[in-house]
Amino acid sequence: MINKEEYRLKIILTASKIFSHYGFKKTTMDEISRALKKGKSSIYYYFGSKEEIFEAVVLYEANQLRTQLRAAMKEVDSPPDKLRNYIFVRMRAFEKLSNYYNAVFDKNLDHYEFIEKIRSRYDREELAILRLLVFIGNRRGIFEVRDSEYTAMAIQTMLKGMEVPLFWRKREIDINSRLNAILSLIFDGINKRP
Amino acid sequence: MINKEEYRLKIILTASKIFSHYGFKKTTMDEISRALKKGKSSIYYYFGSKEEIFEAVVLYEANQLRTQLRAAMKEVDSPPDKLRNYIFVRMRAFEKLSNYYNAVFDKNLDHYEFIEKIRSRYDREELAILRLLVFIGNRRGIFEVRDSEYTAMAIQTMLKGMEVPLFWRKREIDINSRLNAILSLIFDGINKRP
DNA sequence: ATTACATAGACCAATCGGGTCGGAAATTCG
DNA sequence: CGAATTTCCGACCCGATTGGTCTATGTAAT
Repeated sequence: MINKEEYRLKIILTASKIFSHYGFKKTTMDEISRALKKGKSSIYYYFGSKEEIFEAVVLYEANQLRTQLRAAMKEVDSPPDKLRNYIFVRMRAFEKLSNYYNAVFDKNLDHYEFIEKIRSRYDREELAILRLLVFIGNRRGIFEVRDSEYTAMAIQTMLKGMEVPLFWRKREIDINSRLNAILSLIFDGINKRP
Repeated sequence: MINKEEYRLKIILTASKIFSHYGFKKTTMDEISRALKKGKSSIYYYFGSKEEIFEAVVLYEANQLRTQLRAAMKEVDSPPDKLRNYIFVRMRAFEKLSNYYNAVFDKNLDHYEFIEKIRSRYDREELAILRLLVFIGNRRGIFEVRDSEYTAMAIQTMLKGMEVPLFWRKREIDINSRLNAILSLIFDGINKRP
């Protein structure tokens, strides 16, 4: 509480829980302030609006995801393993984020751009990771692709494709099986064939 | 849809899902009707109010619970086992119901009586079951209690006591350990000592 | 055609909820 | 200590939301 920034984080952490449970719209500022044991107007001292809090929460979660991804990739060495881990963690984490997305898309398409704004930054980052991965795998003779850039983009497209049903339908089918299917597809199409 | 009663059930089932997720207050009639793919006003043809739906849902869940309890008790024969199963199932089921309770107590104590009204009916029923259980155990020489009635009431009080933290704090500590503690307490206080 | 059932769109009144404002505490500084 | 600054909040505003109504329309049965 000493530091203003610290308290912002506390708000983010608290709001995150409520948002992930009730979604953006159904979460009230009153609830957040109640959970913080502060007056509602006090929160406006730290954040300009409810949306600003939401944005900070999503940003925070995204950073968390990045950290997890880095760790998961460091865990293994070979490019295929790295890719596998990457996709796994990414999908798992997205289950959580999907709550927020769900909330935003709750009959309120207005916020689409706002989410997209946050995402585009991470899309670029992700693309770089994938590109490097493919490139290295290629150089090591494990993969065999003509253009790392476009292959990375293709993989990313697939990944994005996997997200969609996550926030339209709730766990329609087992995620694992989809995951493995995607993985085997990527690898079978990417692995050097003897 | 042929039968009016059937459609009421469909509404109950649908509303149940939404209520259990968002709670009473945060669930809107619009949502329910949207989930049913019907106009909002159509629902009022089957139910008089949102509260009436909620009441029906809670009633329905309570009946489900009763069925589960019967089954669990039929599973075993000895009174201690029956009691153990009874408490186990009851607590487990209450985790689900707690959502509703949570919702109602959400800074809106007005509805307390309404919930209590539904519960009192089941309280009496529960008491009868417990009384019989204690009585039989007693007669078989497994338990040793003076008054079945009051012992049953005491057990029921304990059970109620276990519910409270369920909807004040979310799973504050592991439920199982509390459960076992309660069970061992009841038995050690009730079992015939040699 | 008439009746009874079933549905929904438009509408209403009340409440809700995000956000503001002025000022009170609390804390820091001089 | 007092003044300045930071932090907090009760009360209020006002547009949006929402539970609920009313009337009109469709439709199946008699």
